[in-house]
Amino acid sequence: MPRPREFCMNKALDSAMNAFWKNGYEATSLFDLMEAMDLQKGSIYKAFGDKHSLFIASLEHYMEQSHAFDQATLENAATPMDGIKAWLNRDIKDKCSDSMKRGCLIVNALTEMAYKDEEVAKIIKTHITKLSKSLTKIITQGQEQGQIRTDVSASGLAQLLITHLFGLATMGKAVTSKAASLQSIKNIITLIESPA
Amino acid sequence: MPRPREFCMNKALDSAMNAFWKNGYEATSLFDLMEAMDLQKGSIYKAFGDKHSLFIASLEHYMEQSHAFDQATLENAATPMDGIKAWLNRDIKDKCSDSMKRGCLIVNALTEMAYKDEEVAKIIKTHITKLSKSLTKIITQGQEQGQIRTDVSASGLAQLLITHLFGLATMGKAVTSKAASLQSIKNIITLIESPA
DNA sequence: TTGGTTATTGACCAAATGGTCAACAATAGG
DNA sequence: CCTATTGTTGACCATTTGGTCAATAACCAA
Repeated sequence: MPRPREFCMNKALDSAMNAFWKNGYEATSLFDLMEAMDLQKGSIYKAFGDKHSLFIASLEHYMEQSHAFDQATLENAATPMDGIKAWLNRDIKDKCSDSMKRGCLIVNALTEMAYKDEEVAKIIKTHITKLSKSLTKIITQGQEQGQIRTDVSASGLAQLLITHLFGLATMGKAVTSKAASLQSIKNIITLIESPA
Repeated sequence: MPRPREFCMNKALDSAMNAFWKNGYEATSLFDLMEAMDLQKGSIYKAFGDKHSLFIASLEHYMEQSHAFDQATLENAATPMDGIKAWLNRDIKDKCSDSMKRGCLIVNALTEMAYKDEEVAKIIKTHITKLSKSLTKIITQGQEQGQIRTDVSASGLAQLLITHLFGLATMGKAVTSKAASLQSIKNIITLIESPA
C-alpha cells in the first residue's frame, strides 16, 4: 500500500560514495550530493538520514566492494606471491589513475576525519584488521613455501604492505604517476622476496 | 611613520599552521583561525591575505621547518644508515603521537586538496623532490659502504621510504599506535639492509 | 473506487561561512 | 604638536551551509 521508492538505493549510494570519494566529507555539500544522486534533499534525508549517516553508509559500501575484491584477488592465485602481486597491482590501478586522482576513500576519510570522528575511526580500524589478517595468512603461506623472507614476521610484512599502499594512494594524488606507483610496487616485492 | 604591527608574524603563522594541521583546510574556519592566532579578522586579512593565502603560507612554514629537520638529521649522523634510522624515528615521534593524532600537514594537504588545488600540488611536489634527492644521496652512500642492499636503486629506495612514512602518518591517525609505527620502522630498515 | 501509507517536492529556516570596510588608533618624522 | 601612514577593530554583508516540514503524489490492498 505504501508509495514505492522511485530510485535504486544502491545506485544512489554508489553516487554518494563517488562524490565523497572525489571531494571529501566537508567539501561535498548537500547540493553536490543532490546533483550526484539525482535526488531532492528530502528524499536523501528520508532514505539515508543526515549527511554524516550518508557518509558512513558510503564508507561501508566502499569497504564491502573493497573487501570482496581483496578476497577474490588474494585467493584466486596460483601461489601466495602471485596473489600478493595481483592484489597490489590491481589496487594501484584502481586508485591511482592519472586522470581521476581521488586516491582511496578509506585513506581520505582516515586523514580528514578519523581523529575527531570515533565512528569513522572504528569502522576503518575493523576493516583494516580484517585485511591485515587475510594478508598475514597468505604471507605465512608464502614464507612456508620459501617465496617470502622470514626475518620479518608475516604480520609485520602485512602491516608494511598496507602502510605502503596507503602511502601510494596519497602520493598518487599529486606527486607520483601511475607508472611510478607500479614501479614502487615492483620494488617492494623485491624487498619482501626471499633472498636468492 | 606608520603604525607598527602589534603581533609577531612568525608566531601568528605558527598558530595558523597548527590549526590547519589539526583540522584541515575546509574544517578550519576563519573564526577558528582568529582564536588560534589571537587576532581579529581584519588583521589576518591585512597581514596574510585571504584564507587560502594563509594556508599556503602555513604550508610553506611547515616545510621550512621540516626541511631544516631533515637536513640536520640526515647529515649529522655517523653513518648513512644511522642517519636514515634517526630520520625515520624522529619523524614518527613528531607526527604519530598517540595523544595528538594530527599526522603530517603535507600528507593532510595532499589528501584533502592537492587534486583540485594546483598551487598546493606544486609546492608539495617540489618539497618532496628535494627530500627525495637528499635521501637518494645518503642511500647511495650507504650502498657504496655496503650497508644497504643494491638490487633496488637508491632513488627507488628513497621513494619507498617516503611513501612508507606517508602511509604511517595516515595509519597513525586512528589505526596504529606510536609503538606499532616504531616497530614498522624497524621492519622497513631490516628490509633495506644489505643481506648478511 | 477508496483509504492508508509512504515518497517526493520545494519552500523555508537559522546558523555559519568567507570576506569587506569605514571609523578609529598608534606610531614616527617634520 | 601635527600629520601622513599604516594597524586594529567590529559592525556589516551576501552566500552557502545542513536541515525541516507541510503539501502533494503515487502506489496497493480491500
